Amino acid sequence: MLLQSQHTSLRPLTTAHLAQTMTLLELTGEELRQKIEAQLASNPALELIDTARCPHCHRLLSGSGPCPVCSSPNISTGGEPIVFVSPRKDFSTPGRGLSGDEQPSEEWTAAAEDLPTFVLRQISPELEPADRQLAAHLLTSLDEDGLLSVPLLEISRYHHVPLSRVENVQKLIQHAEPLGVGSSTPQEALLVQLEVLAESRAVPDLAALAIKEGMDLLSRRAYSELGRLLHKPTSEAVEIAEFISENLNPFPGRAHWGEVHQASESYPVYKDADIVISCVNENPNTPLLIEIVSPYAGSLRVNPLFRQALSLAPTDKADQWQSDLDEAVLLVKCLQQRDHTLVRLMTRLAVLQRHYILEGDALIVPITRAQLAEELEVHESTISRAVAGKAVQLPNRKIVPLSKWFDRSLHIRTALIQIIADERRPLSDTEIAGLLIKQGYFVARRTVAKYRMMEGILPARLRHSNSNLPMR
DNA sequence: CTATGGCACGGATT
DNA sequence: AATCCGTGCCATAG
Repeated sequence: MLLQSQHTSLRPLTTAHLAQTMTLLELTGEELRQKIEAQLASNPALELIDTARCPHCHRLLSGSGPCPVCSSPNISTGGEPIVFVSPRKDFSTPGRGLSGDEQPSEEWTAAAEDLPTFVLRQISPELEPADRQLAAHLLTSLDEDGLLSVPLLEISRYHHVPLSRVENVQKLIQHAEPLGVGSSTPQEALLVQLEVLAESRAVPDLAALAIKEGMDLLSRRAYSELGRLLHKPTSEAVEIAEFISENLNPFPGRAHWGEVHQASESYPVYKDADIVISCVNENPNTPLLIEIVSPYAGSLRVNPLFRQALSLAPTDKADQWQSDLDEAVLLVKCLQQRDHTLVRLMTRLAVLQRHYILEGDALIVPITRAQLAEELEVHESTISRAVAGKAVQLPNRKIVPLSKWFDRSLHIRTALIQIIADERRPLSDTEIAGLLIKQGYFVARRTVAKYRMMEGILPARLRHSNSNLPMR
């Protein structure tokens, strides 16, 4: 890694270089985009050029070969993941609110219009001309999650119209794609989606109730408590929660969503993934496809014309030009290195965590940043920086923070959830600890209690009432 | 007496 | 150097 920087033909910039590489590493998509835009605007030595794209899937083609995804469906990379860097634009498909089902609303991606415009166009036929202003006001008040950021009452006052009229317009908006957009709360968005979904397909009866009454339980994943609320066994509560998480989206403006609780806690809110992992042809047996999402389209390089022109620079500008050039070279190098690091990191991770990626939390293998750093022969802090704040989109379209991949106890906690979901009678922490140890997870009773709490599961004695009902 | 949560310590991780 | 995490000990509730 370090060697790479040394064959720079330029003056020794290594310290600055290293410093900047680190900074770039920890930048997440949007921040990086801003940084690059700022540089592009201020530094004439930099230019953004188009690079070849696969005519089919629009991915950037690295090098000269054919597109790894569509041109060669039978990739033989010996099980190694395929990695490449592709521009962010190609992924943003915010229309995909409801996963799984139809209504892909390609229009959204095709036309690069923004969310308000997109929705307005859908509802305008049904919109009373008199309500256009209201609709416009509502739509411009959407936050990035597609939720309303101002109270309805405020809007009704502002326009001097009855609240009910505003509500009607909101209802119209909510039923446009992405479904639930313009709701005041995630809860409301879920309910709208559920209602619409129910028209075309069977939904669990209690899902609505669970959302209305047990939203906090859902987000805390307190499934047994939810079960009590619904007067159903925990297993059924889990099913309902799964249904909701699979089919509904509390943030309609976001393309996909990961863990429910993620949004409410102190994690940064991820607009979009920085890394996308998918399966070629949606087939889990093929190599994994890893895409490092770069926030700009095309590739960044030092403008060769500028370099040539340097020798012709007027003497008073020469210094300025030279430093612009240096800076540009540095930035490009650093970006390359950032990508390189991320690619190496993700490749290794994808190999190690293949089962986790494809089959879920239970199969994650605990790994520390330090171990990975050793394998990749980089400094621990490099890994830390690379991981910090990044989000990964898994093949099942969930977005999880990359840091979750380094969760030391995730697999044990999923085992614990499984045990509790399967229990016929509420088991005490001690008993659970015993079972876990039998499965090879050596944890103390005290630790079981901690994990339970992390997952929002109540203590045994409070799980009584319903869990001992017969389960199928 | 048993089950569980709080506090705090020490080692691992970042 | 700071933080996180698993665990032991102890108080408390049932």
